[in-house]
Amino acid sequence: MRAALVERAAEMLARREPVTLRALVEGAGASTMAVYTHFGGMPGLWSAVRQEGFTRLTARLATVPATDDPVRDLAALGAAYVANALAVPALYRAMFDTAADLEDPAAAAAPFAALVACAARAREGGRFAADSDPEAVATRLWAAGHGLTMLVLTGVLPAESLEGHAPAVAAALFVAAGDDPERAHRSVRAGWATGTPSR
Amino acid sequence: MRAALVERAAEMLARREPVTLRALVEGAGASTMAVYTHFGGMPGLWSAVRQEGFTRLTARLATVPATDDPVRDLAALGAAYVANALAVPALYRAMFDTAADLEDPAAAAAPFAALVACAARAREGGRFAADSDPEAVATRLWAAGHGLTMLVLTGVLPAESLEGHAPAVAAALFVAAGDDPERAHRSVRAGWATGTPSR
DNA sequence: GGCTATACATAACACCGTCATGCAAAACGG
DNA sequence: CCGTTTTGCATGACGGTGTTATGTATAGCC
Repeated sequence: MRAALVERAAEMLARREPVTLRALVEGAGASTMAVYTHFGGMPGLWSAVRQEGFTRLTARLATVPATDDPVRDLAALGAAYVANALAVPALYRAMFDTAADLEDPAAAAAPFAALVACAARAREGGRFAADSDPEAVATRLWAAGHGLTMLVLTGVLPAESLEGHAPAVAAALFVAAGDDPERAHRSVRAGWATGTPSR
Repeated sequence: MRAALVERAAEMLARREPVTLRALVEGAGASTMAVYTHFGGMPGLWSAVRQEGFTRLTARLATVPATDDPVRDLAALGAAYVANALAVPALYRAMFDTAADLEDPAAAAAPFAALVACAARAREGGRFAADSDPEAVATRLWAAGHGLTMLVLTGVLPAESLEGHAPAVAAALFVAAGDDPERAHRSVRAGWATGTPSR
């Protein structure tokens, strides 16, 4: 029942239906108490839904293959991250509604950890400066991608601006981390195409 | 009455109280219908509140003086932008809840226009490349700042990360736009201190 | 087989946004 | 200056929301 409720909530989010307690349990053939026995209330349900969002994101990022070009891989991870957000926009927004009360905070940190590991590889491989901070690079890439994504999801920026700006910002950050500008742009172009689905 | 209601809603947001219709009108000595005559309902009230948020942001950015170093001014604008968001976090989040139904979209675009104008000055002054796109630079700076700010406001990142990452990202973007790395960092450092209030 | 504990249904509760109705005061036209 | 209209707001009710006290049936255990 637990999993069915979370899944149905995610479906309702994807279908842009308002996720209300009664509408949720009705379609699941349950009653309102099911949510309270399993999640302790709607906030608990939302925590589980956000957790599910991070789980799906982690799974999607895991499909990005690691090549011998870590900078390209960073761009590919960024593209996959953005693609996931665009695929399930309401779920993505719910994920970042608040950072509190996540059931498994470690699982939520997995996507970020993947970025950090990739940035560390770029440093060890000599692409980034020896004194560059992989965690800082990952944080900046993540924050920039998140901001761009959020502005698109809320309708402030048109969807096309993601294609145009995200790779440029990523390349700028990689150059700042020590990569050669020309190489950075090549790697980002290749990586972005890898992480972006079916075009 | 109109202005009083909007102001009170902003106060409640600042005080982290839930902005509910009845709690809103009670403190204002009005009845629920006041909101309906003036705003047509709660969504209309929220539109007005978001408009107020953009108005305050524009006013705050206007206090940033223009110097003969446009790159420094860009950083100062960014710092002021972030400072405003941290000063009224709930209002900032409400501003970007959705982009629809703003009463005066032009006023909401004013902060962005200030960034674009500054980036254009940097290009004319030779700091940015002659073929750089001021609107693109402004968009990328804005998106990165927005993402960093949102992650901090939602509690995903600690507040200190703003100080650490925002200037670094800004400098990276300016260098990508054509500025000299050393000069960019100097200007950003100076500008960030200018736009950050009282320290 | 009896006992306990867990999972769920029922139904009521307080609160939310909304709106039909009514009324008083301001604005207006003669 | 008085009657009419319009505007601004109070009252009260309605449906929908999350929550929870109460009852019940099913499963697991000794």
